[in-house]
Amino acid sequence: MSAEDVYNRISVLRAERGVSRKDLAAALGVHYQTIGYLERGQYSPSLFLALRIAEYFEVPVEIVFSLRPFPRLGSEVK
Amino acid sequence: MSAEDVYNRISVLRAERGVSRKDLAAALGVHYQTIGYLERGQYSPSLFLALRIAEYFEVPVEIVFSLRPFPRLGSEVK
DNA sequence: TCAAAATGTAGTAGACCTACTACATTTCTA
DNA sequence: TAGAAATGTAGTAGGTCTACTACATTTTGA
Repeated sequence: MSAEDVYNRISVLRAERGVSRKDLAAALGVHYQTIGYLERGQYSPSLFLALRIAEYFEVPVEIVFSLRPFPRLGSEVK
Repeated sequence: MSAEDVYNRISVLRAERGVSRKDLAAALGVHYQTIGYLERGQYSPSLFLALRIAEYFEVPVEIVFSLRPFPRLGSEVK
C-alpha cells in the first residue's frame, strides 16, 4: 500500500445493495475481475471508471474513494 | 474525444484563483506539462491525481470532473 | 517594445490500469 | 452434502498516464 494509493468502499456499497461483482461489472461494462482487483486494493481505477462507479451507486465520488482510509461503522468521527 | 473521455474545469478553477500551471503542478507534485495535457483534454488524470486536484481547489470531485460537458457560465441549468 | 512568463507541441520511456483466460478456494443454497 | 455461485490468485498483452526534455508560440508586464 504505497503513498499513492486510493482507498475505496466498493465492497461495502456493493454489500449494502446486495450486488455481486459480476453484476456490478456488467452494469459498468468492465471485466468482473477488474472489480475484484479494485476491492482488494491491488490498484485504483481510472477516473473514468471511478466516476461511473459513483454514478452507479448514486453517491458523490468522495463516498466511494478517498485519499485517506475510511472510518469503520460506529467509530468516532471527530 | 472518445466515449471514454472525462471533462474537467481545471483551467477555469485555476483562472478563478490566478494560479499558473507551474504553480499548480508544484503544489500537486506533478510535472507542469501534465497539467497542460489535462487542461487540453489529451488525457484524463489518474484517480489519485484527480482527488488531489479537487482537494487542492477545496471542491468536490464533481465540480472539477464530469462524464458530461460542463455548462458555460450564464447558460440555463434546467 | 522587449524580455519574461505562460502556454502549446513533440517525442521517448516506464509505470499503471484493464481485458482476458484459467484455475483454486470459499460461500451459498437446494 | 453436492453443485452452483462468488471470490481469490496468476499470468500475458495492450493502452493510458506521467515524467522529462526541448523548442515554438503567445501573452503579460515593466
